[in-house]
Amino acid sequence: MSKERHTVEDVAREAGVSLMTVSRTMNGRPGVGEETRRRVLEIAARMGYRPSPVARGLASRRASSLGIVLPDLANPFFSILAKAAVDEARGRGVNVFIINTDERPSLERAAYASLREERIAGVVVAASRLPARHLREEAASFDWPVLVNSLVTGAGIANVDVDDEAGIFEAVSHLLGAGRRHVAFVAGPRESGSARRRVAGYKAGLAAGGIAFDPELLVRAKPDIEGGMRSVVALLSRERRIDAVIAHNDITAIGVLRGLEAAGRGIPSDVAVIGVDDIPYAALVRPSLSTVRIDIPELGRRAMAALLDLRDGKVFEPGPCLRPELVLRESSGG
Amino acid sequence: MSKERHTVEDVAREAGVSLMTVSRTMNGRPGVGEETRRRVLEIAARMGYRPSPVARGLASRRASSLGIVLPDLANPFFSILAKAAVDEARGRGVNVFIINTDERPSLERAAYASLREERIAGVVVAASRLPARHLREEAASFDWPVLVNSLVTGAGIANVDVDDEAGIFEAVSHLLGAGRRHVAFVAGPRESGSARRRVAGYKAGLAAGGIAFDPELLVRAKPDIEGGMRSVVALLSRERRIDAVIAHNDITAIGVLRGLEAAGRGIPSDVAVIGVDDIPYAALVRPSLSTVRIDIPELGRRAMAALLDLRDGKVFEPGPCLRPELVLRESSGG
DNA sequence: TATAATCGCGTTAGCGCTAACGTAATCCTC
DNA sequence: GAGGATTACGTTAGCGCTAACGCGATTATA
Repeated sequence: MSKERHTVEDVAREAGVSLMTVSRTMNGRPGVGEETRRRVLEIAARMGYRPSPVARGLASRRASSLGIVLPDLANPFFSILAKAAVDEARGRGVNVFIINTDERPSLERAAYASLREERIAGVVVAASRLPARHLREEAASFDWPVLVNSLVTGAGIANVDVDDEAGIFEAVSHLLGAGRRHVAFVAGPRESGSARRRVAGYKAGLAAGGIAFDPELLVRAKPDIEGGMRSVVALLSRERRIDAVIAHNDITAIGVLRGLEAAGRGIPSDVAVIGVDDIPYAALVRPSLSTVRIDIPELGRRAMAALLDLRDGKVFEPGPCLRPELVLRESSGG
Repeated sequence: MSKERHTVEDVAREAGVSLMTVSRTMNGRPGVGEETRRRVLEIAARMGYRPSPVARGLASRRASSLGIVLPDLANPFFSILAKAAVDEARGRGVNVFIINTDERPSLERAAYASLREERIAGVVVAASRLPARHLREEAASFDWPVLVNSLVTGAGIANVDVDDEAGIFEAVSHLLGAGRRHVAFVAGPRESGSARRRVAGYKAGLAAGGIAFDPELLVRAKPDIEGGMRSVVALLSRERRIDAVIAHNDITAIGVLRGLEAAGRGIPSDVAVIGVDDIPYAALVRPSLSTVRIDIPELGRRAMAALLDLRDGKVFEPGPCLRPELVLRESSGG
């Protein structure tokens, strides 16, 4: 009605009930009769009353907002993930703090500290860059931790995962089936769960194809375009016969594409390249990038849905891993 | 020291002063002697005391966090902008709520309501999609509104802008100079300040080149890849002789690229294409995209710096517009 | 029918901090 | 050297909400 902000007290007075009855009603908690509840709700709506999340956070020691922590907002994978997650939360009336850690473990820890100070009780942690021990510790400091693509599990931790290993396995198998014999792998950060699983898939794929794993063909790179470019230099200095590269993700793979071009290698004639994620730009770069497709919005939605369910006291059922899918484009000679 | 969370009271007791002296000290407010201040600070640090932003927000009616509102987090322009802005804020110890409005005015208004409920006093609004009247109203509801690329100005509003008009003017001039005669323009959302200024630059460029503005060659599109693709269909149905297209931004331009390919037009042989922003993928698509380059991180930093300065009581000096720069690549036949 | 359990609500006491005002001491100023 | 201004604190009263407990009335349980 008026422009003023109302408080519980206003509503209580208007409805002729106590503060707690209004509080209980607004929070959907038991202890209010059906008719009273309806009346309070109606009056609150009419007055335009909206509970103050700040006061609520202080009194209950628990903020209504949630958090999402991710390593690189400039990577479309994460920005699309975040967008989907935030949309899911908004659908349920919840605000989300997005925190970008810039791939730096120290900033990731600062992020958790900061979320705790804000009394945020639930977080989605996408692709943590923290060692398992530390991540488990940090996760335990929240009421509802949801870890996306992490190896850290445990009681009280919800995990939402992609079957990374299967995805890379398929990519390797495809390349070997197409006659490639020197398949290199540009791995992601050592502490990343996805990175580990993808490496495992790489090794498994090689083994299944009867090719011995050669440590010289495995390099680690910062997961961005720059890192991908640099990794090519490292790889070619070790083994000139490389005829295929699988990268940790698409932006790294795009860097690999550029690095190979700079080195004068033809794609896919000399070297095939496959990425992971299928960010929108994978289909648009030259040559178009073959990739292990992940349904990014679905992943974001699932993670946030898990978090919201936990918050609402529902039990979390892990559900099946998201299955990635090999998408063949020019870069693999598909 | 201990794992417990301390409160002002603990620190006050330890330092033998009152609550307010601690409060004033922690907020850097006057009214505390030099020596007392030092001692309180030292004790607080030793105890690991960190003021609760929630309690502070409630008591002072003003949250310590800030907000940034943007239309599409999946557009690299905005995710890079947000990343830079958030980095700038983190450097000064401030958390930021990122809110994605999905290009929908209704969600944008909901975003402001939500920020107000959280008692957030300062916002960076990037590329608002609200009509001027509404945006001005919303901006006025915050203590420190910073508008990026908006036409809305006024007392108490800080503006951080790109010289969009000059950028597009240069692009048009280049195309006309290269002999193109039917330069179309794919404009952004009607309410966007950038969109209007870019259209103005387009018309000015045509005029300067002695070409009459043809309304048939101006279409509006949702500023994403999909929108860009669709706009090509609309344009070609109106005027088959089009030999150049300038798009509102790079992702739209990338859509235009695909749309033209689908229509069997050669780029740049038949049609030249120029975008705006120079997102990282502009250089990587096929053909590589000519664009009006904007220093996105700088824009984000400036906006957040302006906001932080306002918050700290400094006066805001607009400073010069960010100058965009024409970057010629394959798509314009450069 | 006595007893307990439940329901529907109210009262009280904070959550951790700051705004606003109070006060005693010191400092000018003419 | 009286009166006003200034400095350096302290005290009080909330901010708007919820946890925890209280209490009478109704409904199961034995």
